[in-house]
Amino acid sequence: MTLNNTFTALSDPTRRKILQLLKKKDLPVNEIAVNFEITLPSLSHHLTTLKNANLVSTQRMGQQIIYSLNLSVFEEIAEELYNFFNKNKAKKL
Amino acid sequence: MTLNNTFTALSDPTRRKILQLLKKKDLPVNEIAVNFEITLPSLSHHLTTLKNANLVSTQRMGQQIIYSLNLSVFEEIAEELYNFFNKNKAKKL
DNA sequence: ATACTATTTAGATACTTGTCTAAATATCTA
DNA sequence: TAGATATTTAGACAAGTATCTAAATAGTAT
Repeated sequence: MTLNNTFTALSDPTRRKILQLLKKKDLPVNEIAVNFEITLPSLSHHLTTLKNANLVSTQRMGQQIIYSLNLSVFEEIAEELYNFFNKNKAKKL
Repeated sequence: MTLNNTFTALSDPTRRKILQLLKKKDLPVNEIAVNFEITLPSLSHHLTTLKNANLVSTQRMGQQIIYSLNLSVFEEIAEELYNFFNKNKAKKL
């Protein structure tokens, strides 16, 4: 299920920080890395999680792989979440 | 961090299904339970997670404990999420 | 081709989470 | 008070996740 991947991806502080960085501009892995104290393989693992959740996309530029936010997907998620909770107002028991 | 709890709570399908049920109406634990195949202690554990994330609240009615959605919190979250991704539009590298 | 830079994959380990059974707590009713 | 119902807590275990080091892959440059 897609929502699973999305929320799981968002439930980790490291990954949310990555997203915040990418919000400002697209970045290659090594520039993302300077913001964290974890190893490159660990970072790579988080990036894969974000990619599987379709929250980021990649593009090779020579030796580097540039990560960027999938903004359209985020809009969908926010909307989905909004609808999830605001359609069919809750009735008291 | 509060966002952690929120996304962690939302990242499990059982918990999302609980929220969907509570969206229709407030329910005691035993009525929530009939919708799942897990034991009561497991369900209770999920309910605690949702409560810690401030997504639901409880109220005792005799022997039963009635769970209900915290709708206002959901609106906040949806808004927060929307802002998280739509303020400061991403710039290309 | 060889060396160098950038990133990912593989395999191991520690931590976290979801589930269970058994026991405890709280309320109601006879 | 004793018994029944509703829910949570405690403790154990299996499965999932984050992290690491070492090795592999991909591209660039000499």
